[in-house]
Amino acid sequence: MAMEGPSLVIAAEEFEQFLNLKIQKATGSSALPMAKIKKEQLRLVTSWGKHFLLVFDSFALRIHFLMFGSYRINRPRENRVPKLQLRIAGDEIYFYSCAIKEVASDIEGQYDWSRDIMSKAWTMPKACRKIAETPRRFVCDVLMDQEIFSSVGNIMKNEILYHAHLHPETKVSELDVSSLKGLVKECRSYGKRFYMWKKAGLLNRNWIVFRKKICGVCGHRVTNRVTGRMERVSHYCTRCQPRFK
DNA sequence: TCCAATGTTTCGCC
DNA sequence: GGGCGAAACATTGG
Repeated sequence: MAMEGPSLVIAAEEFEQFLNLKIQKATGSSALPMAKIKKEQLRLVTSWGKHFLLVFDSFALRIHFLMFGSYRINRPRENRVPKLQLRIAGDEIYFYSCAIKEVASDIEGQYDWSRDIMSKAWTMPKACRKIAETPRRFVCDVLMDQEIFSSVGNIMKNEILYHAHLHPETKVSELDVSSLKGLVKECRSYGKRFYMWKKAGLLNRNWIVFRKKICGVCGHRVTNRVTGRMERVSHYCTRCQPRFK
């Protein structure tokens, strides 16, 4: 379901129809105070990075979709027990395979919104400064660091590195100021494109290297291998993304 | 049938 | 107590 940051922004928009409506029923396999949830009205739906936030008057629910999580509205999956199922105004919402936690309702104070590339509060200088603090790290690890680029997942990482023309195992110290700025800027702008493409159902066809056999731009064979300390797979084109600039 | 993979938390060891 | 790595969790498509 590709639940990286932009997908949660889309989900939050989809949930706007449920705002200020009462939860009529709350069930599911997750250990949550279902009786308490039932009495509440949904006051705010938003996201911070990969955290999907349902905010009620006296508490909030933080939903993380991890690798395989998904949600459905009025179309339950067959033979699947949802972690959480909510009935709101006759609609049924199902959350599957996700980690749900009760948190305080003052979510503004719980997150640094300037870190989320999908947030209005996101700032470029802050990201640049944070990256520069770890000169020995690989850019592939930096991009996946939720402390710096919350919202960015492995799909976005690979595509951002492509557009920034950077090899995944470029060290931060090897970046000059303009390529560092270019990388950070690309995160923000790719987030916006991801959002638009996903909404239009055009996400996969815009991937240039992620899970591709050949580079979508130059046709060169794509390299797929585990990179960085995080040991996540990177997909990259050695022709478009040479190791040194 | 098997295995990797859109990700994070928890546990145990130094 | 911090830092690190391994394991756990969970689902699906190739």
